[in-house]
Amino acid sequence: MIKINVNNNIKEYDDSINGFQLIKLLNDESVKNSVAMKINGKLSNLADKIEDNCDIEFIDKNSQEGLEIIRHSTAHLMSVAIKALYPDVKLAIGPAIENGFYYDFDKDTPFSEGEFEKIENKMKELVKEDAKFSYEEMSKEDAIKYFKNIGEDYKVELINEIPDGEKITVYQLGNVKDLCRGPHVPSTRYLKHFKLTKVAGAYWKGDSNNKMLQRIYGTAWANKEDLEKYFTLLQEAEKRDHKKIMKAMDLAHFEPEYAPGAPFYHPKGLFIFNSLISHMRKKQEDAGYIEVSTPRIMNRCLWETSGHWEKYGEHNYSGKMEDDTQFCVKPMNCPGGILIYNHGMKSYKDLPIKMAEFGRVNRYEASGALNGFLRVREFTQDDAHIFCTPEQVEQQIIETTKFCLSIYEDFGFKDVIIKLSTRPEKRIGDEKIWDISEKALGDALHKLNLDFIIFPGEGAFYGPKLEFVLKDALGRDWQVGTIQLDMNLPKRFNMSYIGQDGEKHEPVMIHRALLGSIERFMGILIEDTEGKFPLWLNPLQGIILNINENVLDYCEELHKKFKENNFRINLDSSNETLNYKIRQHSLEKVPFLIIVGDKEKENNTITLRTLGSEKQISMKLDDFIEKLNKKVKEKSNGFDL
RNA sequence: GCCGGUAUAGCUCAACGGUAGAGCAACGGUUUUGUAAACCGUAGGUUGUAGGUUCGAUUCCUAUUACCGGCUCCA
Repeated sequence: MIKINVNNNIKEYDDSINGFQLIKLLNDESVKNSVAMKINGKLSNLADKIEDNCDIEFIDKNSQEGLEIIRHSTAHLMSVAIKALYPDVKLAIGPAIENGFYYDFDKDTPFSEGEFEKIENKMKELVKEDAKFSYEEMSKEDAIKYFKNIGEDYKVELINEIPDGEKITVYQLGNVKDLCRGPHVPSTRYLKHFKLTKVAGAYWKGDSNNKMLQRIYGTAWANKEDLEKYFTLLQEAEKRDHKKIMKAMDLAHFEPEYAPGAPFYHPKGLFIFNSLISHMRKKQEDAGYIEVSTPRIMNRCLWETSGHWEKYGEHNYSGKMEDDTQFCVKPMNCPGGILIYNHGMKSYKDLPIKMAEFGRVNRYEASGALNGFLRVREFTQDDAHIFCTPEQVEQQIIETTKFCLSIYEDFGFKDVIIKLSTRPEKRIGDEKIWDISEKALGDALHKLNLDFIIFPGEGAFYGPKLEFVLKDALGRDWQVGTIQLDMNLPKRFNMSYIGQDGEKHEPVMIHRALLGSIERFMGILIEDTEGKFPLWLNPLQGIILNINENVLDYCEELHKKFKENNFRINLDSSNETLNYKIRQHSLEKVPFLIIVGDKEKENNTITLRTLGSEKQISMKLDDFIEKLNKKVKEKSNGFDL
């Protein structure tokens, strides 16, 4: 007799039972769509036997865990199709990821997307056959022997990394056996809604020293509607691509032949760029920062001193003058700030010094790493260095983190992912100082009650860091802000302050950039707002459209008044139909279309059409100006008046 | 840097190996317009670059540069 607790509903059975049988016996709609189950919290296959008293939780195909199982199972399905079509291919790994899955294969000639149809058809065949997932347990030795024998070297390597004594499960689907922890869906008929999406190279174990494998990505869903919805969503996301919006709104462009990765700002783009800087400048001023500016080209020895030359030499723009001076275009602003700090004695009474610089830096990023405004070779940091005493560190980190999040909120970003990256393998500095620094960052986050994810080994070579991450339209992570503790530069640049004891002490240096790169932040902001920038940041707040030539004088009068009130509102007096003008300026994402015809001129009013709405609102000019002023002053999002 | 894809007019895209086309934008006219594209006309190209195959290359091949999607990287 076994007692099974399903959703607090205790059932008793005489004999052991598997998931399928249990579902049948329960005869309950809510478990009909299960793809797997949890036995006492442990994920298991539906075919697994339930032998003892336990809690059972069924995993619905639409739940997050259910989808992961479907996706991971679809990866297996793809691997079976691949093995059938290309028997010489070796299998690496095939996990579920957000929205889908991938599988890495070792194949002499790369896959191309043209082969997808063939692969998908093979997969569909297997779905029709309703092939079962089955598994067996093997000893480590037997597993190694088996996979060695069939030439699956990557599996052998993976098994070797499994601790001795641990159970090894080998799943079989069709005629392919694969090392896998499971669980899976019971059979392939659960895997109908998938599509292969792209092929890419990927290094074995994510290490660029290893062989590059062929990765095929796919997406998989519990039903047809969700699959279709996913592709619709992707299409929508493409419309928000900052590269497209930049073009449509005439913000900026690139000259790939002359300056790859370096933006050319057009007037409207520069306005946004400058506004972001003004905003930061004002906020930093209020927060007690001082602002400096340091040269963009300096002697290369500064970066040799800092240690960056050794680590990032080939990523620096540098050269030699006729007199043999070796210079470097700055890849970061730190040395400049340090030279200002070192200029003159500092007392403990001066600290903390919060020294900001909007510094334009150049880094020769790998060609394949460039990505519109999100990854560029020339960019501007809202950089600052906080020089403080060791006792001040925690307080400074807390303050800076709070400050950072408040900045994101100014732009309407509330979901910020915070990462704590700890000591990397290759690092400098005392282990004890690493301990203290990592703890300081973690403690600060705890005190602020913020959720964060720890990324072991991802810190900078000179110290741990907090990273603030926002997502682009396609859901990709981009680091914007960062707060880093530095235990390298103060020593290397011989920095000091005179303490209360009259002795020299080494200050602690905190690097921080909150928007990070103005360029990247702009890119993210464009994708987030779809180009509908809040009024305070919008380079063109409105445009006056005349319906006929008779009202031009009135339009010009309005235009002048807007100018006098410091609004960025233009007049489109071109000889075009109203329909045409409305379409053009709507596509340009101008917030307010101010329409003026005979009626308006006669009544001394304007008619408004707001971006994203078809409503027409008539009002007096002064009312509009008042409302607009309020919106701008409050820096509020949206265009509702 | 690595893997895959792409590169044609200012923009978005066509063109079986056989004289490179369309829409929009630009320019010149006509039109004076009431809420997402008025009408007519003109001009615009060494098909990213350099080689090769071919009687003939935008099309096939090689190299190269750039961009896009991944991987690696991101001080």
